[in-house]
Amino acid sequence: MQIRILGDIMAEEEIKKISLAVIRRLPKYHKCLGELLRNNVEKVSSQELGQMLGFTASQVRQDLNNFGEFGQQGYGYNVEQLYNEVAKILGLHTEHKMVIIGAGNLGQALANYKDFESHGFKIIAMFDINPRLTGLRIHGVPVYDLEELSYVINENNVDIAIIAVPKENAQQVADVLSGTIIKGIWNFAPIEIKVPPHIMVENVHLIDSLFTLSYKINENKLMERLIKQKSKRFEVKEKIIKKLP
Amino acid sequence: MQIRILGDIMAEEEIKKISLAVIRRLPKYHKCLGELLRNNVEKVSSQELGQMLGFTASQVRQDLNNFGEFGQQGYGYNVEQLYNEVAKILGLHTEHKMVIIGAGNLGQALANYKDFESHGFKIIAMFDINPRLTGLRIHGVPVYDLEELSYVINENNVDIAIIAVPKENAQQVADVLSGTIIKGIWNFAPIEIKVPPHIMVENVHLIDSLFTLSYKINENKLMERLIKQKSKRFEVKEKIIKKLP
DNA sequence: TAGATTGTTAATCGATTAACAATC
DNA sequence: TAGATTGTTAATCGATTAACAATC
Repeated sequence: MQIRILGDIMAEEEIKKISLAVIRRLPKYHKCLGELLRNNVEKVSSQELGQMLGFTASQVRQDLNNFGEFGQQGYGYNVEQLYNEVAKILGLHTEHKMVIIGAGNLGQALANYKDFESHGFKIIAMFDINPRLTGLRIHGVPVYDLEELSYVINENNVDIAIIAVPKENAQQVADVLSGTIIKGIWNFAPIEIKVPPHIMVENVHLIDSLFTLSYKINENKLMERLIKQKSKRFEVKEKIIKKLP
Repeated sequence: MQIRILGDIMAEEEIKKISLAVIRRLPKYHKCLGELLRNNVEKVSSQELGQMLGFTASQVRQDLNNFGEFGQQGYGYNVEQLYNEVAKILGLHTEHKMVIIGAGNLGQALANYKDFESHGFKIIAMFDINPRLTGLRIHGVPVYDLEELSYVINENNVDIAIIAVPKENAQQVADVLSGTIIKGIWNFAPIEIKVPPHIMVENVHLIDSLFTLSYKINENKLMERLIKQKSKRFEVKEKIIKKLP
């Protein structure tokens, strides 16, 4: 009986969701391990791996232990094994078929990105409403009319759709995608699209990223001004306090 | 004397750095306030603003109070005023001149992004080593030989450089940029570039983003497997425990 | 075996949320 | 004035770091 209860507790504990912070570090591990592997490095300690990535050894061990026990006391981690485990965690063990909606500059640029295919993400089609584009092949990828989106996705077991249309049309496209077998949307339109909960969304909001850079550039000046302002306010308060008793 | 000490303490407190989490929310506030402004909404409460963005009212107030006291008790925030304040915080009150290094598909796509210019980020030049591109104008932006990079930046008061070259050449470009008056680098190459500390860097690592999406798609299956694994391990431990006294 | 390094628990740190006095 | 909502302090929650027993 005691054991049943313990089991239930464990199951509950296990279901605790992995935090996005951890997830976003996984690609870094994957890349670093890939480089070590290519350099024929056989083993790596949490200490070393952390050093290369700017993480603490503790964090590396905590991160990895969310997914299993991949290391060996007194030895460290086998690079090849860990690389494969991380790849599996990231879902890179299966091929992914992708389509791009929007064959404009961004869509074309993405269609030409060699890195995707080399990691098992294959772009099989693009879609556009512009009749001057449909029928063409861009970087080897056929461009279809948007009308055919659902059909092509469902026929070809496409699991990822890339939204590269203007923000005005993004939700419309998302709605069509919601009726297909798609599992994830990589959204480059600067809006928050609404989709059913079984479809995962990852946003690339470039303008947000640029604004963040702008903030960083501006930060020093901003803080100087802020301190001046606050100390002025502080002086005023001082005066008020002095006038009391 | 008492007051001097208090002042010092305050100054110290103020210098505490704003966390990246806060900074990355600022563009969201900016966008939302911009929409409200366009809809002629005059005032907004932290409650309402939070609701629209999926933040708590508390978080909205905490975030904004990092930078000043923009609201009014019993009223809320004036939309126009707050919009302008957030814009100032993000450094959008001054024009930014940008150059793109790498006139390939990505560089061209970025050169054609209307959103940048409409927010005060003006792309004045592109650079490439390909002699078939240099001398051309792409989406109205002149393409120069990479040799001229430093000169053009320094002559035109360019403050942001966009790296859109293959990863093999990214550090080289970053090194050249480090010798110019540039203040920030928006890096699209999938490596961590090294630059002097006065130059701010914002990375857009697309492959990391795609891998994160892949993880999300894969997560459910992954967790199921994980729970099975762990409960199996747990059963083994149970047996061992049972064998003891 | 001794040394190394893991997996994991405990302590610390930081960010988010709640509460409430101040005040418009 | 009464009601509303801020700015800010305190409580909570979650993520990171430290510590250490387990074990290769």
